[in-house]
Amino acid sequence: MKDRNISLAVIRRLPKYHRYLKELLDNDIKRISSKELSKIIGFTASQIRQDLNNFGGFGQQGYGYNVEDLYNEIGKILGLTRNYNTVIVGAGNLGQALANYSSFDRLGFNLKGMFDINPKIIGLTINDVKVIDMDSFETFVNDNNVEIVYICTNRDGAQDVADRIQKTNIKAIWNFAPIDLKVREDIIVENVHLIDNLLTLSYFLKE
Amino acid sequence: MKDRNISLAVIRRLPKYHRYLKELLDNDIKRISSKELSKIIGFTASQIRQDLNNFGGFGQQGYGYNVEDLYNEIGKILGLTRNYNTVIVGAGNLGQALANYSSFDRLGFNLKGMFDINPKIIGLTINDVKVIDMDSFETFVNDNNVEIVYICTNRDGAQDVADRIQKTNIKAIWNFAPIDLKVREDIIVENVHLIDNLLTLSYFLKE
DNA sequence: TAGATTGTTAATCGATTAACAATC
DNA sequence: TAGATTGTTAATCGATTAACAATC
Repeated sequence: MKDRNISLAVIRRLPKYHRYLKELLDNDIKRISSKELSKIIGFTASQIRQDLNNFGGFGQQGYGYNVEDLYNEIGKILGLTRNYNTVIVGAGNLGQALANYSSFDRLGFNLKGMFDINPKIIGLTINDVKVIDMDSFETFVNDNNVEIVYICTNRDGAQDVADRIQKTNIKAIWNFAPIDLKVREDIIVENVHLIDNLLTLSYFLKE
Repeated sequence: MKDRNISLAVIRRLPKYHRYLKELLDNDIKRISSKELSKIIGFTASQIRQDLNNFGGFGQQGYGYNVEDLYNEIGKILGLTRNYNTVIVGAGNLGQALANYSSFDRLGFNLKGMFDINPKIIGLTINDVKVIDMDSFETFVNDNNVEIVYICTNRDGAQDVADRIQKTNIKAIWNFAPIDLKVREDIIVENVHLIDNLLTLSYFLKE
């Protein structure tokens, strides 16, 4: 697995491969060619072969790809061979929604705690996970080997959380606040900017 | 505004311009050059000028861009000069979270109703919006000139909703289910594939 | 006017597609 | 073996960056 200098465009396609291969697997399909996969996933066969060959030769000439093997390989590339401890900061509606997503847990993202500053929310239990006072954030995440924080605060609280994260062993942030966080280079940030997404939709809608 | 053949890459940057210009506006900054904007937004000055010139010459040589004008122009391009009626299908945690987002309403996306098939949820009122039985979906959306549906069902229900949408006057779908919907060409679909996003994060985290 | 900065053309860079030899 | 399909190189296409004349 010679993954280096892989472009972001390729990486962002990987979860989609993973999703479609899972579906093929569930339908008991044993093998697939880049041409057949192209038809269902919507990438060109050429692109599929190029993408996969960034990580190794997973196919076999004249045969195609073994669905199960390829699914597992892509899972490995995506880091799904181990578990990750996570916490949510901001136990409002969105935080609670994420806490209830069972698919994250199934993929190995294990929610260890939720944090808030609102006394009315602190102490609640959501999907078996306690909402804790933000005061104990730093000790909790370090004691529990938490690697990923989902930031579900509002815009104004998000950078404060990011600042506190930088004093802990947290390695990655999944940010849902509508702001671009300023953090150290070595902290990974993935943004879900809902409003940006909605505005892209309205761009196309505005005939 | 000669917008045609604009690449998706450009369009997806527009909401970010909109967001940063709003911030400048809030800070009473009257004008900005592509060079200064480059520093705060992180795109090159050259790219900023190229992007904006896809839609018209909004700047002035020797001066830069008027922040307020540019903000308004980008708002226009993004379709923010009118309101859109919306509904949510799937009034679970995520649906409720979206219903409580005030920023969508502020931008002109007005939530008119929420739908579910669960009798325990039907009849609830969330942020002043009623949860209605999915049985009345088609009549409701047509009677209320609804243009956008947020799909917040699980994976399995999403395509069924999409199929029913195609028999109404709905023009766009904001899809949160982890599936690529099959719909007519003229229906606009924007996906928020949370799991894809999380897996991109774990790709980088898996050292 | 001189300085600054745009709008726009040209150059470069990167990503996608096409082609085909290798080989199962 | 013949047919199919990969892995990979080459060609094309598109997006980003650089450069600079136009002009405020």
